[in-house]
Amino acid sequence: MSISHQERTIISLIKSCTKKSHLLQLHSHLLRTSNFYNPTIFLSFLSRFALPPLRDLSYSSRIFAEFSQPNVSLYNTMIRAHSLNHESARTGLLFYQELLHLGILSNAFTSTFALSCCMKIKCLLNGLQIHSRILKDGHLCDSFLFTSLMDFYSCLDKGAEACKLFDEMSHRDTVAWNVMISCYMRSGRKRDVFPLFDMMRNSNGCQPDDVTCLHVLQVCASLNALEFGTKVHKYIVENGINTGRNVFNSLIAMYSRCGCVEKAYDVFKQMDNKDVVTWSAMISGLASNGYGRDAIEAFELMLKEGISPDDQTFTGVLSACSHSGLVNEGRKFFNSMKTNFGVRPNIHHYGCMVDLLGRAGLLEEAYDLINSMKIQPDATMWRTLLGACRIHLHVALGERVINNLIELKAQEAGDYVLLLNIYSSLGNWDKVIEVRKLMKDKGIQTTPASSTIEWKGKVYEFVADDISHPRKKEIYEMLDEINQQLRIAGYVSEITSEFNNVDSRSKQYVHSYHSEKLAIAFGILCTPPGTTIRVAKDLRICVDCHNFSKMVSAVYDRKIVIRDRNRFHHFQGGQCSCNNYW
DNA sequence: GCACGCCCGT
Repeated sequence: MSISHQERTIISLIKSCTKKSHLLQLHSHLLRTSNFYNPTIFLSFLSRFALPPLRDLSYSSRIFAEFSQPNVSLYNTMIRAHSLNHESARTGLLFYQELLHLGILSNAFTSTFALSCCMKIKCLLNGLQIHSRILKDGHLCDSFLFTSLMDFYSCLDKGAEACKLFDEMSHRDTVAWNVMISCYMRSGRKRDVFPLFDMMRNSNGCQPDDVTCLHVLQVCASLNALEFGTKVHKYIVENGINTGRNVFNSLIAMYSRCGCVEKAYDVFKQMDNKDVVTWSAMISGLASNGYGRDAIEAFELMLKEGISPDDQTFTGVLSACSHSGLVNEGRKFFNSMKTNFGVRPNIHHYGCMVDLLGRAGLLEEAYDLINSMKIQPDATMWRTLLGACRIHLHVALGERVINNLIELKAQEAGDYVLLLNIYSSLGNWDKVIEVRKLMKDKGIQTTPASSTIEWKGKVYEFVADDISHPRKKEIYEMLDEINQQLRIAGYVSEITSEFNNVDSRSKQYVHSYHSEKLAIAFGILCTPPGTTIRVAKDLRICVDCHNFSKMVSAVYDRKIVIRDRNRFHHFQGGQCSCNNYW
């Protein structure tokens, strides 16, 4: 059905309105000239008001209710409008149910928007109903809807369902692969993402796009998979995946997270359209790799370029100060961020400050800062302070902090271990026994730490005392040999103050088989002298493994880079880049 | 050429 010239003129007028007031003026004009309730014009008007940038849900709901002959297009617009955020998604589903109730025929768009509502409010049941209706109406041939459905299942932790749909798909497009990848990431199957990327490249019909690369780079960063990340970088360059800045921003983050800040800087340097995200990524990268001064310099350069910092920029800047022990600078930035840049401190900013002050030994100041916050402190914040209590062996505050964690019902084994370590460092064995008994009584399990190492583009994961690896015999033999060599070189296992596995009867035994040692042994096994071994650990490295790594780097002539959480330890020739263990 | 869609950067 074609539309008249007059209708077209009015619609282009509606589209040209960039302000609500203009639209409202137009509204009264259209009412006066009896054009408003023309279905074509009404739809155009409603969608202008229901969707960003002028989105006004209550206003659009009101005029929608005034319209006497709602059709599927108008309902779609209303469902779509309400699917955009969590608060309104339930209302979106009400519109969907109303449409079904009125017997109006839905289309693929309707289901896509309704599914999007279900994802926002995590409602599996409604989604299942929509799925069966999609099948009944024969709408599953719509590829957008198909991938929405996959994403819906993935979002609701039904990864198996998403996989099933993917397997059934006759023509997988790029988005379907992307949804599958994000599904793996969500469900903790990060290591399976790499083969998926390779399969996608070898598939016919579609190739990885910018979104694929964003996903895969995120996985590389998280798994410390430099080799695969470099491969993705090559793919990006060779295939011209540079539609926006996003991919390059992610490359900066990936290289930084893999401990290659030089590579990150190479990418950064060659970008001629750096935005606030680019700068923030670079600043954070420099910060986490221990280049605090350079991070601050980058921040100042960014200001000179006329880019306004945002909250994430300050997270980077403050973490730079905390990683490099720049207490005064940190205080200065923290105090100026709101007044000079209009960025209100959030929980991450406070967290950086607590870390900064805590590491500097200003424990009371850190504690006061937490208590002065307008926002509720979370478990991470208390844990940061507890870590500082461990460094400075501050028993009294450590006990207070543990109580705060218990109040939050967030206490974990690691927290008690930190407290335990404070007591044992001070030789307070009665307290050590007491805490261990407490942990036993409460049934608190230590979560096994894991270390990952990449070899030939594949990521291997080890946990303490791991026996699951196919080459375990070789690895354990190598570890024994290393221990022997290190003993000859004068290494003594330090077991007095640090132990992560409190259930162990034999500390010495557990030390020998910490996950990072297994990963390093595997690395020595696989690589020739002169190469770099990169290990990522989810918990903090212990002082014994730190010494061990130092020695191995000298005796076996390897560079060893260990990332524990978000800090890097670079070992070379028997030295570590960080001056002390902490 | 009447609106509307899936995956997404620090």
